[in-house]
Amino acid sequence: MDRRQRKTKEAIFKAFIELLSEKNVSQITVGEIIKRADIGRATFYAHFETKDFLLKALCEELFCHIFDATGHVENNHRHIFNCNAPDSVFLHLFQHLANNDNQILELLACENNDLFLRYFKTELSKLLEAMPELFTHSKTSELPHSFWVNHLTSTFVETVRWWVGHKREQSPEEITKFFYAAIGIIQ
Amino acid sequence: MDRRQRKTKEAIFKAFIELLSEKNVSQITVGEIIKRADIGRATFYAHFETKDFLLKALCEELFCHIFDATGHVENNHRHIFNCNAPDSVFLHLFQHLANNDNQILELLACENNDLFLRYFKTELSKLLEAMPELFTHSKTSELPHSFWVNHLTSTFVETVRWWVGHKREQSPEEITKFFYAAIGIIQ
DNA sequence: GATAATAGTGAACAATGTGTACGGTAACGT
DNA sequence: ACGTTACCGTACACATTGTTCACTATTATC
Repeated sequence: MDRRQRKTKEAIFKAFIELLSEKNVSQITVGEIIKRADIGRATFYAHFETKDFLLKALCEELFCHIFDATGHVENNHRHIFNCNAPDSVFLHLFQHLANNDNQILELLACENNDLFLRYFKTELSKLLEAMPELFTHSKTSELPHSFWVNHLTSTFVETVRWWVGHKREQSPEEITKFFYAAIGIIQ
Repeated sequence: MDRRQRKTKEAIFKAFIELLSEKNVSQITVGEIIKRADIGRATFYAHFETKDFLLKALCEELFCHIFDATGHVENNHRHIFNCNAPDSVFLHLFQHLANNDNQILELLACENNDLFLRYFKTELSKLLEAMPELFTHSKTSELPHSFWVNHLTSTFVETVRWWVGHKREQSPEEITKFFYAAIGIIQ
């Protein structure tokens, strides 16, 4: 990809992330984004059809690489699926978040976190669906499969929300224990 | 209140609710609302400062009366706090929802349900905080109070989301059991 | 039923934001 | 050095917002 394209794309994302931590999505205008990114109006629209598409692209940028199932290693970072200990996916996720790749913590703590947490939940659901060891618990037989998946994912995402909302005072290990306690599985 | 005011307010709410079940909030314009409500532009702004204030008013209309703690009876409907069996608040809430007061089910099932479920969660939190019997479980001692409250409320709200997302095939009694199973309390 | 207060009408408006078009300029990969 | 590609900036048509105002209709109250 052309270096210029990369640069402007990064500038747009950077400006957008900054604005997202300052105000609500609906209050952010394209004019503000291009001013802060210091690019021309036409350039913005050459990259993103609308503001909504930019938001979608940002979400994909943030989550899809975290949950990328291809399994290849980049930047010394193993993808979730490639971890040696599949049982501690949740711990890995918390550690991953604590590293604050892609300034994701800022976004998860900001006013618009709903948006990102929803995206998070969707991606996480796909991941959990493929983990049979999560469905051996006694509860599982009493409850519909999709209910249990939804409960697991939303409990995890809500744990993340609580964690970042409380300044992440717990270590990834501690918060993982909280999560397991909440869903009633003793790790 | 003047009959005219009541009528236009109802017309605005009705039009807004209709539009909400058709498209996203951000895609709804004031022009559409007044066209469907068949009122003048100035009239709309005489009632609501902006579209966001209308949304807020709608949420309050929907939830505050459900969670109203004043305890008085209106329209043959007992408020949550006034129920004889405080242990089954959750069952009462599901029954309340199933009755579809204020067309709330349509809104909880629509594209914008995030919005209403968040509001729901906020109000429910306040209610649960005041119910000491929910904090006697063994889990509670292991976990921070606010974590447990957040877990309870979000599990309930997510159960509602799952329920309405699956066409409410379960009776209020059944779905209440699911909820208790999820949080690990045997009722 | 007459009256004053209140609410709604509809059109017009400035202000702001959106998305597109275009000729000119600068940076890119090869 | 070359053709290609991306960016610039200005301008534009268009939609939406929120306000104003003179006028009309409805209301509660006497």
